[in-house]
Amino acid sequence: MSVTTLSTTPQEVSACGTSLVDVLDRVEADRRAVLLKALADPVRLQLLSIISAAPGREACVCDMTEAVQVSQPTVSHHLKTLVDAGLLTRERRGSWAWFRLDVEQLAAVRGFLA
Amino acid sequence: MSVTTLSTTPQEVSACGTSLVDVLDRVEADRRAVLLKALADPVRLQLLSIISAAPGREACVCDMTEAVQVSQPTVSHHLKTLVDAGLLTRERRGSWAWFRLDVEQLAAVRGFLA
DNA sequence: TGTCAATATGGACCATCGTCGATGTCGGTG
DNA sequence: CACCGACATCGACGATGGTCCATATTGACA
Repeated sequence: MSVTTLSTTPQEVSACGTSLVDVLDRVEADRRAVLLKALADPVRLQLLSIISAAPGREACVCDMTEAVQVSQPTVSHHLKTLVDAGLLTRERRGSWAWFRLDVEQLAAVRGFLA
Repeated sequence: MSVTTLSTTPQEVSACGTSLVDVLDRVEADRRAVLLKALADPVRLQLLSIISAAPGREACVCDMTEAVQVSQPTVSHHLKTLVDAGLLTRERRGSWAWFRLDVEQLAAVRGFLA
């Protein structure tokens, strides 16, 4: 979380003598929290690890329902959460739905955690 | 989220022909989710940004209660969450409580998101 | 067109989370 | 010792989240 990633707000000096240079504004904080919330679930981390480790960084749902200890609707729900957050993209191929990792979005998360 | 950060599980071949090399095991996924949940809140991101931008990467509570639009008990609660997750350390100096960023823990998060 | 397999959606339930006001605790200072 | 300021804790409340079962939808294929 470097200084350069933070928005500029008026400089102040507090009661205990510290000078506050910068505060992350609420709008940007909300945006980042949405991404982190999408990542902050063990099942979703497992799903991401499957996709990330698969050739081409993509996998179909049938692979994932077998590898994770939750029901198929729950897997589908988690995948939707990740797609909504922009961390995955969905593509239909015949009967199967394939999910691909958005590496730029994930890099953005790493970026604002620096 | 590179392959090297994932635990090894038996190799399989799924219905749609993909070979599953690795799945992140549930215990490790839970550990990582705890860290990400601690980060996944806009107010906590603001608090971290204040601490991270402050000289010495530390700040006292009085600085933060002024910069964030929630009550003092809520700030205290969020700081406790971050300390419990190991992302911050607390230190008492006279009347004031100072919080310091644990840069290694944050780097660990960036690490398993690679 | 009818059926089946793969995936998505809806509704319900319980647990967890974010927030607040009130109050407790601790340290400094008169 | 008494008081005051800084911070933590408690208890409560509404909101959100993860999970399931049941069911709808979609696409392939006979």
